[in-house]
Amino acid sequence: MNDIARLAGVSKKTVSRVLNNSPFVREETRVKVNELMQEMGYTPDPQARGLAFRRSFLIGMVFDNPNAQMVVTMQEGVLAGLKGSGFELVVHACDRNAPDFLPEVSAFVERQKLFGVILLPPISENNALVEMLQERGCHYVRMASAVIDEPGNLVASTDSLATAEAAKHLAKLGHTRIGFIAGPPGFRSRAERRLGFLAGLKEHGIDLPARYSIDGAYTYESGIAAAEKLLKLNPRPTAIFASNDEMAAGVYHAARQLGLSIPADLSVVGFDDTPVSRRLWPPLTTVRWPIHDMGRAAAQHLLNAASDQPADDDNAVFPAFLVERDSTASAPK
Amino acid sequence: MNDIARLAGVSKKTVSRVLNNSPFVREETRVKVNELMQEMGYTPDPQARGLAFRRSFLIGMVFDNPNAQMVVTMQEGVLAGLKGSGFELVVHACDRNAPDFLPEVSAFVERQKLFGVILLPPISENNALVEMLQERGCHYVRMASAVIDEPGNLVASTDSLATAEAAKHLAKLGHTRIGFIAGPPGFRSRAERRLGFLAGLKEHGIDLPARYSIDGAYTYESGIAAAEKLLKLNPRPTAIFASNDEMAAGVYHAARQLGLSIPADLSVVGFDDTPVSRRLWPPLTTVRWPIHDMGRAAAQHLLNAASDQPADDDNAVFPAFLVERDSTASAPK
DNA sequence: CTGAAAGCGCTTACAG
DNA sequence: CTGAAAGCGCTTACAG
Repeated sequence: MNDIARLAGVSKKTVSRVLNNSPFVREETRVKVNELMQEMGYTPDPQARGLAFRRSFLIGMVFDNPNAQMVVTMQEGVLAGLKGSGFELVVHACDRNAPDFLPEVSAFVERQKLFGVILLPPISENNALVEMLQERGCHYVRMASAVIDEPGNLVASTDSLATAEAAKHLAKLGHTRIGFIAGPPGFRSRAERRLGFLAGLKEHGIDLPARYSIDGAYTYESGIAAAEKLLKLNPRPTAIFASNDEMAAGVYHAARQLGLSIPADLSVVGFDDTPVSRRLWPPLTTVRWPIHDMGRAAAQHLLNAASDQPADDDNAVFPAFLVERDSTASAPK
Repeated sequence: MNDIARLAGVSKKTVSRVLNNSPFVREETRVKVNELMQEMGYTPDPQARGLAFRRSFLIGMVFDNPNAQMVVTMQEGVLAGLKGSGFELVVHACDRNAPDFLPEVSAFVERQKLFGVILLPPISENNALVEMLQERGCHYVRMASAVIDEPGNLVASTDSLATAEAAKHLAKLGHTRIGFIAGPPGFRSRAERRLGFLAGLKEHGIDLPARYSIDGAYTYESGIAAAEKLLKLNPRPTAIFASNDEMAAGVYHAARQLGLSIPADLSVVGFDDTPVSRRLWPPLTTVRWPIHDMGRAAAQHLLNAASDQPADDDNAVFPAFLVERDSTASAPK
């Protein structure tokens, strides 16, 4: 920086002003300094800037999510959004049920003086965490399945609309006895997906009796267990909606054990459109949500905050939608 | 830090010495300072330390790997190993085929003054990258499928031994016409898995004719394409080894299209033991390697370097091994 | 619009 | 075994 200042014939301070887009620099000076920085391949030291600013140029991604594909795709989306910004992404896996969960994350944020954090579900739904971040003056973006915060602090998919679509898809195929495998309590997406599905059924005058609705845990094994219960019912459901793909894979397993053919005997719908949905046989009808784009949007929210730009309200909600493949067909007569 | 120094009645410098485990501190002073730090909940500012040290307390994870589950599990392993060390993990996805791949990673390392980086395959096999890191004085650990560096810079699985085991497993089941789907050129694991498999077959006097060996790309689609070619051969192979699980899933797809039953008509073996291997039907016989432990070991290598401890030679090679499930059975008569 | 001084929180020589 | 001075590379007041 000293070199740049010397060569440009200005003070260190002026170089700093150019770096920080201060309006108090003559256009001529700005251009000259910028050119010199380009030439010399100069990039400011983020640690030194951070020390002076009393905050770092790091973004944290805090997660405790079982869906690996989701986590990686989200990371890649965020990294794409952060590219060239000078901010870097620090990952922080944690255990939301640990007794020191909150103080642990708090210590992380404070020690690294994070500029902001991106919260993945279900941690993103933890209000105590968000309050802690606000107190620390740490920016944040919550990834969620519904609108649970202001647009500037949120990137959400429309889970309930998508599951309503799924319900209507099944109803149109003539299914009336439909099984539902819910997500686990503690995930907002459990409620969103459930409520949307019920609403979609209702439009077609279809009811979901309590015994046709079983709680799962978003795991393969829980999908098997839930499907076994549902397929034991009399009369048996002709279709099952599983609140994620992993559980839908469990439904496939249970159906196969019982000699049921998909989709002839049983239609199945999942949620997430993870790679497994295309590895299953037949390929799974499921709900897709734009994880990569949402990660990029989260990064953009944070960069807006960093440059004091207003929140981009149009970049907060992303539609999820049904992808029809071969696991759904007309209800058996 | 000033507070601590004042309360302890020593200079800032002495506190610093305690922090850095300098031997030149009286035991009594050390204990007193440590107690005070504990009491006050003091943690040194990594940015300030970094600025003075001319390097940061950040570890980079550089990757361009298609296996999301692997990436996340590796991250979690590294984070577990780094926990409490004061080091944080910065993720850096990149495109190994981009023209500015090397300068881009180089700029990242230099700008952040990374203490070290962890390289995931296939990037870990790039020698030009490693030379660049050495020149920069940046510590590194290569994750690999074979011993390609000194133990202190390496965490490797024993891919070739594991595929030899897989080959012998198939041979013992009576298979003699075996198809092989290789990984793509540019991955060291391609050669390791191939050579090990050939060696295993050889032990049983079995040959792999060229037309029974097809190149894949570690993707589902490439697995389908390769399997279609193999299953068209006359005589048809009674078993197929796919160099990863994704391609094995492709083999399932192709077999099903042809009305072949697994394992009655065709035995299948994969590699990676990703979740998909248990979602397939029947569950896939595959090779497991201890990704989480390997991530933790990589972190440990870097922490050893940070505390000037000698490399832990016994913590560099991790055995991969066959997990027998239901996709392999005796060769059809 | 621009600059000289002081400081962010730590560490490295250099003395003692 | 311990301390006073100078510095890491930047920014924030404060002047002009």
